Amino acid sequence: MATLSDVARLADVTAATVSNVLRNPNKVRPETAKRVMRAIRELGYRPNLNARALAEGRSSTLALMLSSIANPFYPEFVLAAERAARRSGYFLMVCNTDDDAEIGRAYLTQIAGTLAEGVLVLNTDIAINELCESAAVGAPIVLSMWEHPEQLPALPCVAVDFAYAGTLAAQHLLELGHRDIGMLIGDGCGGLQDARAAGFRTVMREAGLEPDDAAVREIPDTIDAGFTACLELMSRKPDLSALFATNDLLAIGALQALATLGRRVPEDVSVVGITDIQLAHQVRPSLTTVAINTGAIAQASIDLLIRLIEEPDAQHVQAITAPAPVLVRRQSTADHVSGAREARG
Amino acid sequence: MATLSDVARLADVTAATVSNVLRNPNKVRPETAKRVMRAIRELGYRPNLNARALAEGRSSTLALMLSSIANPFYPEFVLAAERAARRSGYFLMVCNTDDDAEIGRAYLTQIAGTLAEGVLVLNTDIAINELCESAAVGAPIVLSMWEHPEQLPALPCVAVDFAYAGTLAAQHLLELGHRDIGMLIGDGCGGLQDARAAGFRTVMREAGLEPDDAAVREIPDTIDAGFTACLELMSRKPDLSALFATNDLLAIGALQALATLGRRVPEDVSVVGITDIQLAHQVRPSLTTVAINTGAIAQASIDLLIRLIEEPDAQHVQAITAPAPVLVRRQSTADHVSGAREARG
DNA sequence: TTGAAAGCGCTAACAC
DNA sequence: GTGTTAGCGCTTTCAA
Repeated sequence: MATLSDVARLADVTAATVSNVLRNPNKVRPETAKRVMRAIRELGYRPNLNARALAEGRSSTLALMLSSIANPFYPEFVLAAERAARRSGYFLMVCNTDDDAEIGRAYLTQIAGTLAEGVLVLNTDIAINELCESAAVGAPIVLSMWEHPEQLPALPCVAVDFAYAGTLAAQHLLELGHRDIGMLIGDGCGGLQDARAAGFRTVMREAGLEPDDAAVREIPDTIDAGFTACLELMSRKPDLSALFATNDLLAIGALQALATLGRRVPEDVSVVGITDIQLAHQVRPSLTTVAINTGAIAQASIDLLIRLIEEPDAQHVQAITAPAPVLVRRQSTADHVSGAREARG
Repeated sequence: MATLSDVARLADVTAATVSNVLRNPNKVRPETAKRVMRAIRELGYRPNLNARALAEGRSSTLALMLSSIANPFYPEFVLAAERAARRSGYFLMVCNTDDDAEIGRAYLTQIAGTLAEGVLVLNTDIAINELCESAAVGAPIVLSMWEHPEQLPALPCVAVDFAYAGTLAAQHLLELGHRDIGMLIGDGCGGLQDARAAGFRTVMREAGLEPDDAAVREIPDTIDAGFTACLELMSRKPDLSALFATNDLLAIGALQALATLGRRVPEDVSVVGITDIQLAHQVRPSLTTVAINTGAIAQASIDLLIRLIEEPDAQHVQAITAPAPVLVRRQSTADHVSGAREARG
């Protein structure tokens, strides 16, 4: 690879001038610039970004830590995050911790503050206080997709009002006349999605409906787990007329299970999820869900991180709350039609 | 961030010694090492990887260029690629070109040879000869998931025998007694998936079946496109007893469409895809498909790239062929049961 | 076993 | 406008 001084030599100028041609073109005579550009092209010169980072004291790189990109939720987030980063002139390194806290720690200590100027953390197994320590010694850290707006972490974060999402799901099912509702509660590596469940339960209680623990399953956050749990739940409680899942993956698994069981959706059973991943509108019946607007969250998270990096002295907000979730009604929910058990309606 | 010399000062040694403690521990007296380690801990020192890269002349980073991580095929590839890279001591930068050749070019010229020591390219819109030019001036490039083993590019590549995959799909459907078979041919940004289609057609012809152009759709490589195309195809050619898709996404879209149409799978219509993405076993009915072993391909690709980087003078193989694809039989295919049109069987 | 010194490729004052 | 110089944080001979 050709270097700056190679170019300088060929163009018969000094390295500083070449650097200026690239970064402060107005500071150099057009004639000279032209000569330099020709040399650059001739040699196929590319600025060494490592050297530049070292000299400038900034790498223009951000890191995004997540448990496993194989979870269908993440790709959409990553895409939006990378766009946001790119728009602001940053690269984005995606770091899969592979559901292994050790790998996460290794990434953190290796790249935070050296390769990356800041890191965005999506639910991982690493404890908050570890993250704080890292942020103190190295680069700023932003927690994204924080599930508990009422209980903020000691780190800047982008919080999502998942309790409200659960609320919307509950209201929707109640309005449709459902009373016997099963729950699938996801357990990602960030912990149980209990804010979503709590929001749901609150609305149910306000409607005078006590939650039936036998109709609740706490399971890993995957389609397969949703499938299995739904199969089992419906055989145990065949009277359920609706299912609430804290996550679209679980809901989609449930959809598959109901099809397997010959229960029609939404005629026999309604299903509602949370998140609105791409798959939600691609399955049939398409999934009614509460959209959190993943793209907006990703962008807000990146923007917050960049602000932390570029204005380290400013008094910063500790938490941003993402736009309120919104119910997206599709094909998987419908009015409850009275069956044998509830002939009176 | 503390630097090497900060540590050196605190431990009352010189920077070289600190460096040795970290990289050649045997070269330094245990006693000194202990003192240095304490200073490192005390200051929360982390080696600046940019500086190290500059000094060593190697960044230990690989780049992976793909069109959009939102395509459900990629996450599995990325996960395996990152694991392989990590095992060999490399970081992996994932670069979404967002289906935009300009962004791809920008990434390539910016990071190849400077931030990244090599780049793995998955079907993008960038022309091969552009890639060659880049490889000539900068870092090695490996093409992964190459679809045409019989016609190799001027770049090292990992080829997948997709024609054979098509062959397997055709044989499977023929053995089940299917004769009227529709085709959904995907058109990713790397171009039409015609090797897969060609393999399929060859087997059909050998069986004396001439392909019916009216039963073929060339469409974008998405679930939605597969859905729409299948809807339209089945209304135009209701006698089709099976569908072959060059890609699982299309096949899954077709599955949804058939459900919508009230056509049972596999009783009325069989469906077979290619790739075996995760979703293939998560949908119901689960998808019969030809598995290409994405993980193995990703790993082989990374390994080849690393070999190219670390042994630049060696005489290198220009192409690796991935393990042969394998039929994975699931629920979406079954014997053809004679209908009205083919009462004789 | 440790230190001194040069250099990786670039940027940014500052001087000419 | 352009060149000179120093320095970013690290590794790596080579001496001591």
